[in-house]
Amino acid sequence: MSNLDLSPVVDQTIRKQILTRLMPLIVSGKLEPGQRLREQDLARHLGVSRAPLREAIRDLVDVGLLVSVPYKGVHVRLTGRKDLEEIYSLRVALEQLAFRECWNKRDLAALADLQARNQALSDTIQQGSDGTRAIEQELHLHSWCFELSGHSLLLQAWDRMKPNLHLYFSLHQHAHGRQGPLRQAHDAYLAFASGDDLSAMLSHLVDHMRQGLETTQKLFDEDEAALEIKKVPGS
Amino acid sequence: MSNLDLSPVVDQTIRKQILTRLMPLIVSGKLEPGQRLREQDLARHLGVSRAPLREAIRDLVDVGLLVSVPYKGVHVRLTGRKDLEEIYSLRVALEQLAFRECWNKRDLAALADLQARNQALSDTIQQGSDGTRAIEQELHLHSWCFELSGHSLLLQAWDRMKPNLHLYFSLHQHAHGRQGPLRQAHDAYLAFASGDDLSAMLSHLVDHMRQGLETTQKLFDEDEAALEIKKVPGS
DNA sequence: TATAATAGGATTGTCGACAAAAATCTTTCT
DNA sequence: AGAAAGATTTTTGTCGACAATCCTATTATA
Repeated sequence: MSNLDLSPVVDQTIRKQILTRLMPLIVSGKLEPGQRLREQDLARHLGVSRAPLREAIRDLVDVGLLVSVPYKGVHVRLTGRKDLEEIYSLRVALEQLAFRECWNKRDLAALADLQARNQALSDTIQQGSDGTRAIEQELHLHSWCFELSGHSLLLQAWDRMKPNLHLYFSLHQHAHGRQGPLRQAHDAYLAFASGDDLSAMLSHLVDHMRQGLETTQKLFDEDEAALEIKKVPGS
Repeated sequence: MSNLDLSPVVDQTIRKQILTRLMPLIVSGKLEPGQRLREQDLARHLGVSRAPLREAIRDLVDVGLLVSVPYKGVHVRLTGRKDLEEIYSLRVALEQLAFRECWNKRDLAALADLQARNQALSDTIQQGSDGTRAIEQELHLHSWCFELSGHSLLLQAWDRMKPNLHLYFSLHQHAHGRQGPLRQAHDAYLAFASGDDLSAMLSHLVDHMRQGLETTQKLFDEDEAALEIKKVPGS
């Protein structure tokens, strides 16, 4: 049921086509942080005019994947320990709110859905081939509470945060061996989310996130200079 | 020090000029919720082309003040009890996080700044003339913790929320007499924010917000139909 | 050599026009 | 009268070109 994600025949608008081509390049780390993007070159290279490209770029700037420096150009966001901490602290707050809001809406169908998402994640990890897919499914697992909450503003905030998490996960995956998320890491998450103790779930979230944060932070313990100090290349 | 907000000589880009003209019209309620905006008419009326207008509109859609219905047009966001509850629940979560993050950064200068903001609010309320100004200063008071936190993501989320709060405050102000925020309402807020007990502050926030929420909700207890049911007018 | 003026390049902002898609209105036929 | 087909309008998306702004590198001058 969640496996038939056949890619749509074709995106209608050029702006969305550009988005679906650029987004994976960035969140997967193929365009490395700090990489500068020239509007004209990109437009020529993609065979489109600047108008839809500019709009797509603005979309990416809005979610924070790209940084626009006025009159200098746009570049892929620089990563660093501080950004990571900000993302995680905000993420804890948002996901805690999501669980508060969805707690009483959990019915059998919702719980089955949650378990299915976890199963899909486990399977992908087990077979261990596609790292990007594992990341997507971890994010999809965590999307559960936001979607169930029915809180549109909250879901919107989460959707803005997701691509940034994806980027950090990818960077971590590239740096260290391609261990995706740990298989066991989400068992407790699932148990608490299915259980009856909301405040236990809320405090588990803090631990769960801290663990994820510390794991990802190792990225910066080693090659801090390589990623954080790097300035926007001149050309 | 905070009183010399002399409006800049002139906004450079047309897009920002449009923003600074449209934003007040919306958040003040002069463009009533559901009001439809026609791109061409607006462009002609403002004497600009569609390009910068479209970008300005996108900005307003991003913060949630405008709603864009594909192939039907954009209109001022419809207000309702559910939206209000979403805004407030998210606001509590964000402001709690802000206080957690800024708690240890409060020094004498910061506390003086907080008090100054509260004083400015009180003065404006006392003289009772300019309702919009009182709203702006209440928002400015609450911005304190976000700015002090140094948490850029959090500040960004707050900046997106602010205009929506402004709109609801304005609607409430128009509906009932022009009592702005109550003068006493923020005394406790200030005391807790300056105090030593973080968890006391956090729980006060819940109460403070609930009070604000309930006050504003009265807006919908009376003329629910008038505001919520109203559909986008045909012309 | 150091500083200031200047020329060049890059990027953003803006414009007017056109094409495509969807919705709405009008007409026509049964 | 009701429904289907077509025409009109509105909105959106797209394009190419130009102007304005800012940054940068070069050159000229003291």
